[in-house]
Amino acid sequence: MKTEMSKKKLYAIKYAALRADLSTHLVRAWEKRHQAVFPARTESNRRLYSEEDILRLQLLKKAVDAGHSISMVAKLSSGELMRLINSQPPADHGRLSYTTKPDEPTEFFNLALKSVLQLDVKRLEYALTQAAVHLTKPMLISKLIVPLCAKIGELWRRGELKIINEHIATPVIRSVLWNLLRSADVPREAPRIVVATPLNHHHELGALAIALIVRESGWRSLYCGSNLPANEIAAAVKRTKSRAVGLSITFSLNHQQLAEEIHKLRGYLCKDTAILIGGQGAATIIDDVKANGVQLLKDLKSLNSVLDNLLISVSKKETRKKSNP
Amino acid sequence: MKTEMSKKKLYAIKYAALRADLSTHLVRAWEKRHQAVFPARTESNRRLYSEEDILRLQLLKKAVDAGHSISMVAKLSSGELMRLINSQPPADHGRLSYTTKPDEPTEFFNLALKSVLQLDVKRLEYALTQAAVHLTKPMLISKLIVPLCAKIGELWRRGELKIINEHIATPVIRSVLWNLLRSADVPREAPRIVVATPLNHHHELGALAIALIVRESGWRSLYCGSNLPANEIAAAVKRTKSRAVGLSITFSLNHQQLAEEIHKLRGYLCKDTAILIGGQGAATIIDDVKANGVQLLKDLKSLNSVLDNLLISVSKKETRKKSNP
DNA sequence: ATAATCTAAACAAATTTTTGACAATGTCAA
DNA sequence: TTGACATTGTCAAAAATTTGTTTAGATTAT
Repeated sequence: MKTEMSKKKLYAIKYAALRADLSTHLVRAWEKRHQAVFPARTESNRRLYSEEDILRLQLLKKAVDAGHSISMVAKLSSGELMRLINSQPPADHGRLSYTTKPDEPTEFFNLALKSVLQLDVKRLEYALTQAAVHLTKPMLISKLIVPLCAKIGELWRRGELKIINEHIATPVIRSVLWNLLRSADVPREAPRIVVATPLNHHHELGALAIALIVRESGWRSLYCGSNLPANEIAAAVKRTKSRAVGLSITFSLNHQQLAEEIHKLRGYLCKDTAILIGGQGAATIIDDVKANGVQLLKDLKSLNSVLDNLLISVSKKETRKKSNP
Repeated sequence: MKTEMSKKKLYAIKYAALRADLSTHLVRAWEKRHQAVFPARTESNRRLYSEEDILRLQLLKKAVDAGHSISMVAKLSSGELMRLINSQPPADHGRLSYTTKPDEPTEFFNLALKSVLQLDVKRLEYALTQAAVHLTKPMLISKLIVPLCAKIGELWRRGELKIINEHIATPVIRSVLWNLLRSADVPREAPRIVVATPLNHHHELGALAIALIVRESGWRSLYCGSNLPANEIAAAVKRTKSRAVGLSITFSLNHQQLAEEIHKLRGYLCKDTAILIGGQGAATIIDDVKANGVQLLKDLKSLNSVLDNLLISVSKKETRKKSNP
């Protein structure tokens, strides 16, 4: 280590303590009791602090101010200290304002994206779970999950990311969405909708997001997973007496087959049953399908209004039926 | 040897309570009265909270704020807590008989199967999570999950069950397996294995089971999901310096393509890297592939012995390398 | 000489732990 | 409804530990 004959500037303890806003006594105590820093020494045994040492003291001071005890953080590396402090924004005004801090979705987004790039499943899971705790469901979907998936897709198309990254991220995101979906409780008599992905479409996240949003707005969604042929979708609709079908499409490798599936589905279902198609690939659907009694969802937001309209039209029909038996 | 480099950051109760917006008194009370968390201890008996502990406290706080009593939620897993948050008190479950010993896997099996047949997601989830609580992991896999999947497949072939039933069950089972997988903790320096499903194979459950068993026996599994091309699998192996690849195969629609994929994968990987193939469809692999340095897993039990042999052969090689530089 | 630094020890304040108690609230049977 | 009983959050006390500060005496830098 001593190979580096440093021309680095070294400072006395008074200056180091001043920079870190600590007393010299405390700096010495941290060193003696916790080996918090390892300053060099002069021949006469005086401590000499490098710029790195000072940074470390500043980080320790910040961590302690954030509520940590010195014994817990003294042995962390400077990098870990940085992360510790950055991940928990410092409560400058009073330490109890911690609970009232507005959680920035972007913060979760950045952490999550970094974790995906580094194949760090554990950290990705941590970021998403934290976000799920601190954000509302709509915020979580619209500000974190959707942008994250979009960003991953974009990076993949630009070649800055391998398929493996997306494959690592998918189960984690899916798990979070599934947990959220299962946590939403809706009354038994709520209108039902079957959510799935058409034959040969395997990306589930969009469908899960649809199921979640739909459930959030009072519908009872039956999530049927991916790659479901039209006749099975129709069977599920019939079996559960659902009023609508939600499909998610990402990439349409085979436009023709997709069109056929939707056409078949439309044929199986009664005319009242709405077919909603969302997802990134929804816009690429050929016109033939569009005309076929299918509603395209521009985004998840539009889903809500479509659902509302559906409910209205359904209740109108029921009223008509009632008043004219 | 448990050479776990416990690099985990640990925090004092003050900080943990601050993060969860609880008083230190209450945190201690929850632990004493309900075993809500299990913090580590210092030599001087002070509590040490990990990031997971803190997350758990946050979830518990949220659940209590949502109206649940601490005694009801204290023993739930983090996944279950997430589900509980924002949700109303659980509705009527088809209950398991608490009088008989709940260690009977068949009881869980029957309830689960009935739930699948009736498309009752909620009850299926209940049965599986209860089973996950009361059974050991190997028992859960071998006596419940595997038989359940097998039974579903059999009923489907006999036409007594529609694809939709299987599609309803899959996300639930997958979620349970995923939660179990994520809850297992393995040392950082454990040997690694990449688990996935080959190109055009979309059934994840087998792969998840493999990942779970593998992790159970001390390996560090990177779960990469389904439908992964050979070059991406190889990239993951290289990136994580894994010593083995685990693949799960259910139905082989296209034997030729599967053989090609495995052949390509064998080519990408160095000779030392083992390729393990399991799943219901593993037996149908054509001989050409078998000869190609691929290990077939007759059942999940055989997986363990294969893994052990792998470790032995690896350590032998390392010894040889050392003694003969 | 004066100010700064060093080590070591002591001190006071803060924090933590355990035990136990208390009131408010919920539960459940009579 | 009432009353017994359990649950829950809060608090207190006492002992132990941690932490920040202070003191004391010796040494060093300017």
